[in-house]
Amino acid sequence: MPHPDTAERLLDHAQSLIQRRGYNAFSYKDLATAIGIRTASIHYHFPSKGDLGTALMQRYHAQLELELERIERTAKTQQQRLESFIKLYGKTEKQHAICLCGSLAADRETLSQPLQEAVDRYLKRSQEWVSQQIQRGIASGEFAARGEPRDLAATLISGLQGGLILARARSRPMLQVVERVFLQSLATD
Amino acid sequence: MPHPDTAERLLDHAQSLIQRRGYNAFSYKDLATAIGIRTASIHYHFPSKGDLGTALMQRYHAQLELELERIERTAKTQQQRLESFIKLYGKTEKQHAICLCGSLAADRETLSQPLQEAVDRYLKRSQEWVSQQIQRGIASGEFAARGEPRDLAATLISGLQGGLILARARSRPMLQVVERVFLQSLATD
DNA sequence: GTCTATAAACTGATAGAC
DNA sequence: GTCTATCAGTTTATAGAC
Repeated sequence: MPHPDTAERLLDHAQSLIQRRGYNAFSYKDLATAIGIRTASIHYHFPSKGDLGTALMQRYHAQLELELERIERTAKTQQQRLESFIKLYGKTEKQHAICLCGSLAADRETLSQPLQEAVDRYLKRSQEWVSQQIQRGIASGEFAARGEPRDLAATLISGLQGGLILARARSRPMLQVVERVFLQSLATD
Repeated sequence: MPHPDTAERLLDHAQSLIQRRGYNAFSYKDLATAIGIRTASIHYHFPSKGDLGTALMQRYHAQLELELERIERTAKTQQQRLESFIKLYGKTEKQHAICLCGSLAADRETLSQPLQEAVDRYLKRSQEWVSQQIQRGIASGEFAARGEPRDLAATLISGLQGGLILARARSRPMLQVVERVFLQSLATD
């Protein structure tokens, strides 16, 4: 079998298009052409575009949870965990893409309610995970407590989302810079 | 006269729609309905959608330059200047919108070349201005030199752009948080 | 400057055959 | 699961009258 099942391939292409062009700049026709079926066939897998978007965010979030588990399992220090988290965004930067979530969040008012909520949950979860890692680092003395962990976490997520947007517009890597500045603000000196 | 000229009104509505819904989610029909003319009439003012977008970025950038001049004229300390700069984004946050530039940058691959370049110039200019304020603050001893001014500036712009996206998705203010964390990283302690 | 009229292409979506 | 056929609505855009 040269290909995974059609639904997965549709999600793959849809995700790539949204991360490069935005939610309202891809169509069923784009997907149909890309994988070699007709637009009507896509409706068998995803009755509406909103359904496709929701399925996409569900998959994206599930992948995040797997990565977070892996990071908690493999990284030893809290700093390593944050670095591993930031590396997740690094893949996207190399593809000259932005976060699926950031792209959808930018077009927020055009999304169906369930899709909006899926985006919100992803960002909330990301922030809470980062916040927890910072808390632990402060508790163990690895990090300095220069602010509320949840505020620092929100600032990091913002920096990463915005960093991907800037990196592509300015044609130069941003995540390394964001990482350095952020970790410095946690350093014990 | 109850209204400014039609071209300006078209730009006003287009900007609002792009900042709330994204570049590919507004149409000439939306604008026509909003200001009470026909779609064909819009082409008199802006032959193509790309032309409208470019004119919009030109106006947006010109407004930025005016604001930067005002800030340099009125704010005394470098910290006050940075705070005033961040306040420019605060207006957008209150409207539950994102930066025009950030919205366009998110849909980057669908933009005409001139429009892409206009977006890039705006972000570059913003970063360079912030970088210069940080440099001055370091030179005068107002700020601690904990990193390259251009990196710190890029991090702030990223945080602001991403902060607007997060604020809307999470339904809570982000810019105040981003400001606090950022200024702390410049503090002399 | 704005209108009517019109165009060609695209949009997400449905019905029903295979 | 995928197809053909078809839909109604939308999109950006042009020609030419007023």
